[in-house]
Amino acid sequence: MRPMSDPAYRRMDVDERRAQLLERGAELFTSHRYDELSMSRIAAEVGISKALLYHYFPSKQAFFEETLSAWAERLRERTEPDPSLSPLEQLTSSLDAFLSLVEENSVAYRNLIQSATAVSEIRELVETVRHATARRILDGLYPNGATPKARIAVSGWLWFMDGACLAWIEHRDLKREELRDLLLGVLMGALIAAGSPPDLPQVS
Amino acid sequence: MRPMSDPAYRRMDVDERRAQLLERGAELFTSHRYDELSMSRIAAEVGISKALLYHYFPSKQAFFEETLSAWAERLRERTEPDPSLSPLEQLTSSLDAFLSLVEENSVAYRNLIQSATAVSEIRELVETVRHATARRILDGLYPNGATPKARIAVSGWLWFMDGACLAWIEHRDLKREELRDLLLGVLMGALIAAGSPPDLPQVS
DNA sequence: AAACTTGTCAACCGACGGTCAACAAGAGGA
DNA sequence: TCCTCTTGTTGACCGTCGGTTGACAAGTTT
Repeated sequence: MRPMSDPAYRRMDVDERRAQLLERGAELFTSHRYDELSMSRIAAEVGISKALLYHYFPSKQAFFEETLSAWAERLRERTEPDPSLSPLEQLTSSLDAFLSLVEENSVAYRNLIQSATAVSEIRELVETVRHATARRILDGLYPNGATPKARIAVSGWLWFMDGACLAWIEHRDLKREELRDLLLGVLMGALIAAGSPPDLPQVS
Repeated sequence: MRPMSDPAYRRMDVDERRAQLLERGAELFTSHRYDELSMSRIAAEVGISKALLYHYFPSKQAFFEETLSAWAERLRERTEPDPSLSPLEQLTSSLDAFLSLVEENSVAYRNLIQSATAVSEIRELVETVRHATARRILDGLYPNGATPKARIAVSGWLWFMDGACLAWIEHRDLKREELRDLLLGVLMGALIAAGSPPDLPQVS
């Protein structure tokens, strides 16, 4: 059937294979939406069988998450606030870091966000991140606790940010600093409208 | 096999059947998410075969859209602005109407929004609505044209509104008027932050 | 070279959205 | 009463999806 010198498949070390799958997976998931990629197609793209993919990862969702963990880690460390700064400065620099990351990887960002919002399992994950971010912001601005209005204002603002970022990378008719200032202004405006202006040095 | 007095199925008039499907479809789609409902299950729930469902509607998406068109129409007419009012008053009353509709049908609203973000076909539909709404608002506030920043501010604000509404109907710790004022304040804040405060009578 | 571990795959499963030829319910004419 | 014809209706099917399984084969050990 098959010449002996041409084995049916190439055997790889587990770690090596795993690394290969994660790397190719990251490429694929950042250039295509989650629901555009079937496990069969990913497997075919890598040159293995679908069953082998499932041997290394328990589900498509788990593969997606592991594939993105490096990316998520990069995001987390770049937006980690410097505790020596004031809350407002922390927010500004985190926001700046976030926006520049988005700007550098806009295609990947859009695909990730759309993948993330496109699948219900992933949506819960995003919801969790949003929740944690909201808490980080609220804790930073209101160490003594926030009102319900302020909470709604902040979580609404996070949606605003997603929408604005998507519009931004689509039209690209705004500089990053302008968008950052717009976002900051909106957050402040939202908190003022919520009747809970944060205790901050004046924003001139 | 089967007694003659017990026909295999009941034959219905086309319009009657269609109306039945739309009615039951509206019930199902407002009480479950889009991706939770398979066409087979809908058919079984109504008591017909899946093929018959496809005889009346060309696709699941089309069925979903037609099913919701009555709802969408209700929304449209209730938020139709009264042209005799000032732009700000138009916005206020439309917003009030929208929020009360959401309040009355909170489960349906949540399912719709979640369906909308969960399914790409539906997301495009919602995107279209958002776009149209943004244009309506921008045309009302800036008859002579709006800046890119103002456009981003408004479309971001629409995301804010959805996020805030979801948080609102989840926690219900805010009165509708409070949320309405918060939303209005945020919109104004966003437009001011965008450097394009609308030409309106002063908001005291 | 035989035994053993384990990386790998073809074949399969149930469920999905969607299609199609063919059956049968029921109205009209004889 | 029977026959016919229209058309509402269906069971069986397709390709693809995410996910599973039993068995083969590559590589290692003795």
